[in-house]
Amino acid sequence: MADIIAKTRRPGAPSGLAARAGESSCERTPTGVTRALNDAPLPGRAAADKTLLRRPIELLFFAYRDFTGIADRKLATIGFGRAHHRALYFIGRVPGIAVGELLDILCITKQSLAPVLREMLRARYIVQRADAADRRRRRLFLTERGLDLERELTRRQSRLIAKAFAAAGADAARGFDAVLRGMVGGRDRRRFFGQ
Amino acid sequence: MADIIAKTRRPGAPSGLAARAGESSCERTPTGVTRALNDAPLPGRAAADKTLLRRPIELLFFAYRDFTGIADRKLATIGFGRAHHRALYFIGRVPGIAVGELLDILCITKQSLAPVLREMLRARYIVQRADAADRRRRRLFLTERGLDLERELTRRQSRLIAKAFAAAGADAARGFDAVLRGMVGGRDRRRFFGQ
DNA sequence: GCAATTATGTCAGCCATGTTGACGTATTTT
DNA sequence: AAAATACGTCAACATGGCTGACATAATTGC
Repeated sequence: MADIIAKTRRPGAPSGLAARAGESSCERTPTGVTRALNDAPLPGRAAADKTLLRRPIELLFFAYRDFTGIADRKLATIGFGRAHHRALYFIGRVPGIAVGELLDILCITKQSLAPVLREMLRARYIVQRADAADRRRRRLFLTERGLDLERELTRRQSRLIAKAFAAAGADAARGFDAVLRGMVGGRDRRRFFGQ
Repeated sequence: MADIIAKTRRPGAPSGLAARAGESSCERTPTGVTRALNDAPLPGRAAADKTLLRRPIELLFFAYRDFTGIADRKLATIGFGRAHHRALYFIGRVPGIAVGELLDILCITKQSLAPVLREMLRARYIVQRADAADRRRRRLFLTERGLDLERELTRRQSRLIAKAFAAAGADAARGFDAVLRGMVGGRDRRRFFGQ
């Protein structure tokens, strides 16, 4: 499960309006998976397996899938994908961010980012302005339109998290924060989450 | 950020041994992103923005990236990707799972799964056996080899989570569980996490 | 002031992982 | 015997990554 929890998009499936609020919507047959799952002995050598944190691993997988799916469905309506969302989000988060800085946050190549920026520039979700001091650098900003989209997407994901926070309580929310923070590598933790 | 937090693989980059334990490893220039980030005013209309849960959204994005990256690096050494990991994981989790049931959990098409199963069958990580009662159904099992790989991957991800749990405390770990559980859609929650 | 470096963009080709649609085949159900 | 189910496969296509090579403008360093 590098991937357990990873998964890219599912372009076709929940594009339009499919999927009951927040769910994956890919039922096939009402076969006995559920039963099988609950009865399933953990794989192999029981002793060694006990230290494996399968429950949190699976929770991350499914929670992340639903978390991204909720924005993916909106993005699909305008022909954008996750790559657009990531760029849009961080341009909103760091107004005036330079292209190179954005690449550094996203950890992708400029060749991957290029078409994404190009489409969002063309569709007027973002604008570029040369840096006053160093005119080689292109600073990126959201337009009104971009701001609206970014906030709509962030709002959807916020609602899902807020619902979970409300159900689990404030203490749980703090625990959620602390654990995730501990999972983030030093560099990103330092620059995004302090200490 | 459907995607904030999504991101597929980065085949090239941290494939072999690159990346300092658990980190993303894609530094470019020591530009002022960090400063920019901390100083950045939240985007637009401050009032409306207050209800947006940007911190947990970003935590999920970066934590998930590191969580998957830790297994991706191992997978890359044998030419497998996340798709292989997902299938491998759930075949291990539900020994004897039928192909259709696996599709139902993964939410992908059989055409997407086919090459993944084929490669893992050929390389002897999994085996198929016809169901005794209904010989149309192909039940899938891990081989010794597959069990070893699955456990190595799960161990890596478990260690990352265990480290975060240890640092955050048992209460935080429970909160983490409760919040993620609240984020998982009803169907998957029911069949994987009870109630 | 000229050379080197930096920031960005672009073209071309490749790979992994998804999608659809159409069809084939064995097996079970009706 | 016919219909439905479970699975497999072929073909075409999209997304979003990657690499390498090269171009251009602006800044920095000697």
